[in-house]
This record gives sequence, structure tokens and C-alpha cells, in this order.
Amino acid sequence: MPSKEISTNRPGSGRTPRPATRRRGTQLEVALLDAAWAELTEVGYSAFTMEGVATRAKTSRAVLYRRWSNRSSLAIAAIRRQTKLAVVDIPDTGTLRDDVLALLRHASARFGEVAGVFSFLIADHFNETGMSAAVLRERALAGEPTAWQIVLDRAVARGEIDPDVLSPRIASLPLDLVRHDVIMNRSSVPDKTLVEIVDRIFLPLVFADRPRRP
Amino acid sequence: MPSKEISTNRPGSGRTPRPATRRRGTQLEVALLDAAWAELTEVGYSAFTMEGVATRAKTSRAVLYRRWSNRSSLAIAAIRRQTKLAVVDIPDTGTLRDDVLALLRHASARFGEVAGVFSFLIADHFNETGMSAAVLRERALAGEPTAWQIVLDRAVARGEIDPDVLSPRIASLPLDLVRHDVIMNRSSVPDKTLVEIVDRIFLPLVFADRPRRP
DNA sequence: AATGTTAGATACAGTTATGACTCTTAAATT
DNA sequence: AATTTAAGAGTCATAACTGTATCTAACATT
Repeated sequence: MPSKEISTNRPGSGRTPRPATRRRGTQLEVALLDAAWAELTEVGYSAFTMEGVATRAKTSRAVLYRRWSNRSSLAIAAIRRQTKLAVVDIPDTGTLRDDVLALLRHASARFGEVAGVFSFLIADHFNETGMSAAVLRERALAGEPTAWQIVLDRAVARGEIDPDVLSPRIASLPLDLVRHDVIMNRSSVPDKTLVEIVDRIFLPLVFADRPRRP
Repeated sequence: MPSKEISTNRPGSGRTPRPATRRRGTQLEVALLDAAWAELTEVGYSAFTMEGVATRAKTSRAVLYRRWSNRSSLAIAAIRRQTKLAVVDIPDTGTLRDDVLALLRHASARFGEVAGVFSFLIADHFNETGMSAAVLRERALAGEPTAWQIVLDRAVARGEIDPDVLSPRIASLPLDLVRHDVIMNRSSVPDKTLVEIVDRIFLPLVFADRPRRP
């Protein structure tokens, strides 16, 4: 059977009509990471394979292995890239409440999209490396002040809130709750819930010692 | 090579000194489920295999397959058993704060179990069924009032808190935050954090309209 | 004591992914 | 134009797990 079609093996002339172009360098790497991200969001980490990514990216596994030695590295790289890409335009409505709500709505919608990726947060990689979702998040956001932080800073600058009552835990509370909700329900958070988080939990804590806003 | 050691294959006389006892019936089944639970909490669902469970239980896969046809059935059975077993003894210190703290400490200490169960909930099985962790949790707790609910009810009965300010979201807030923390950090929650959640977030919200406690 | 059930060991075929390796050739570099 | 790099196609050995099956001896039942 090895004598079948001897040396008609020339690529381009064989049964597989290969595209005449080859991606290189950054262009290729971006394509690979995008494919990896798409794979992650669609099939989840548990079914995330080098083979699947290679197929989707229309390349071979070798190209992937040259850059990432295993699937968890690739997954992390894809997540990193995606979090960098996801630039939020920062709301500036003039009130803390509306700024915060705008960001939560955005976060909820976005978390909802990538809910499948959260499977990654639990999976084997963290068992091996001892890394956690929190660590990954910190690294991904390293340096850059988040939109969230900027919105809070502005509220402090306006004199709307007292920086002393804004402990890190209270500051991150709304986003934490939205994230928790998404993880538990595997879907974006109803707007009613977002409003409740802001009006019944976050703002009362932030304005605890002050008279209520007008 | 098949003629090597013909018929010295008698178990008990071979190279493997097998234990002379055999578990049966309920005793065996309990051992299997315990092994499955241990495996689930330690390696997570993505690395949860019939083979791993069998090895841990010191039995063969056939014994597992006779009872559960695949790993998700086995995982579900193990989780079911555990949720039945895990009876929390309900603290009754006389104050809401200490009761709540006791329950949070208990929940935090069992973080590994949370992580194990979550790794299952989030894995592929649920991608297909569309079920969410929140739904499954409700089902698991169906009927039975939780220790958490009982503690809150007692505080209401003592007149310590006003049932009207205790919306479902605020009521579940401390547990939600602990769960979120466990998921994000893959470890138990520092006691300092638990105290902060109770004293800086939960109690201020619950006692919002009242004078501070003595 | 005889009989039936089944735990537990072992083997096997089939599937899927890994990771290393060829080889040709498109694209970049010189 | 000549040379170097590496994309992309493909092969192969290895490993892990699945699900089924076979066999024996330890237990329960009679």
C-alpha cells in the first residue's frame, strides 16, 4: 500500500488544496491565540485540545508546540491576550451610582459571553501549578489601573465618597458579586440584580456614615 | 512470550499479595463512594477517572462499572452521598455575629469540597444539560432548611434583626462571598477576611437602620 | 457441605490526545 | 539570486482511559 501514489505527495498538488499563503510572526501568533480563545469559549477547557485549536487555526499542532509546550500554557496565553484586548470605555456620568452600574452591566454581559472559560478556573492546571484564578486575574491586569478603579477614584475626587470607608473588599464587592452570580448561573446577570447590588449593598456601605444622597 | 509463567497465575500465589478479605454490599459501596469523593475533591472532575477511583478504592474498574455506567454518574452518586453526610451542627452562641462567623469558618474549612464539586458542575456534563451550579445547589438542598437559614431565623426571633431588611440577597451575601473567595483563590479563606465580611459588610447592612450594637 | 454470587485481578480492543519527528516549500533575510 | 527560517502537512510511538470480558476465589445463602 505504500506504493500508492508515490511522490505525488507534493503539497499543493495532493488531495489537500493548501492555501498558497503562510502566516508568519505576529500575524500567525494572533491567529493562533484567537483560535484558542474561540475554542475555549465554545467547547470549554475540558474539551480544549491542541488538535482542536490547530484545526480551527488551519495549521498543524507542531506550530502550536513551537510556542506553547502544553495546552494549559496555550489557554493561559489566550486568556491573557483576550483580557488585554477587552478595553472597556470608561463611563463618566457624573455620579458614582451610574458609573458603577454602567460598568457592572458591561461586566455582566462580558462575563456571560465567556462563562465557558470559567471551567478553566477549576481545572487541572491550577492543581499542578498551584496558581489560582485570583492570581491569574492579577497578572492579567498587572500595572494597568482598571476601569473600575478609575471610576472609584473619580468619585473620591468629586468628594462623593470617603476614601477611608472604601476598603479594598468593599471596593471590589460589586464585581465580586457579579462574577459569583455568573459562575453560579452560567449566564449574564439580570439588570434587576445589578441594580440591587448597587443600591442595596454597595452604596449603603459606601455612604454608611453620611446622609443619603439627594 | 505467552509461555512465560504458564498458569502460575493463581491469585494469592502470584506476585501480588492480595488482601484476604473482600468487601461486599453496602460496605463496599460506601468505600467506593468515599474513594470517588476523595478523588473528586483532590484531583478535580477533569482528572476524575474510573481508573483513579478504582485504584484508590483498591478494587478493579469492573466493580465500579457494575454500579455506575460512567464517571458522571459516579461523581453524582458521590456528591449525593456527601451532601447527605455533611450535617453541620448548628451554632447557637446567642448572637448573630458569632453564629454567622462559626458557619463561615466551617464553610471555609471545607473549601476543597467546594472546589471539587465545582469542577464537576462546570465541566462538560453541564455544558450539555444547561444546568447551572445554582440550580443544582437548590435541588441538593431541596426541602431541608439550611443551617444558615436557621441561624438567621433565630436572630429574627430574638429580635436581633429586622426581617424586612434581610432581603434574600443580603441574607446570602456572606456565604456568596466566601464561596467566591474559595473559587478564586483555591484555598480556605483567612479568618481575617471572614471577620471583615461579617463586621464590615454583613452586619452594617443588616443593622443599617438601627443604632450600632453595644 | 454444596451452591450461587460477585469482588477483584487481569487482559484486550478501541479511542483520543500527546509530543517528537520528518519533509516540502513559502516567505523573510542576506 | 542565494540562503535561512519556519509554516504547514504528515507520520509515529507512547500514554491514558474506556468499556467489555474472562477467570478465580472469597463470601453469602441454602
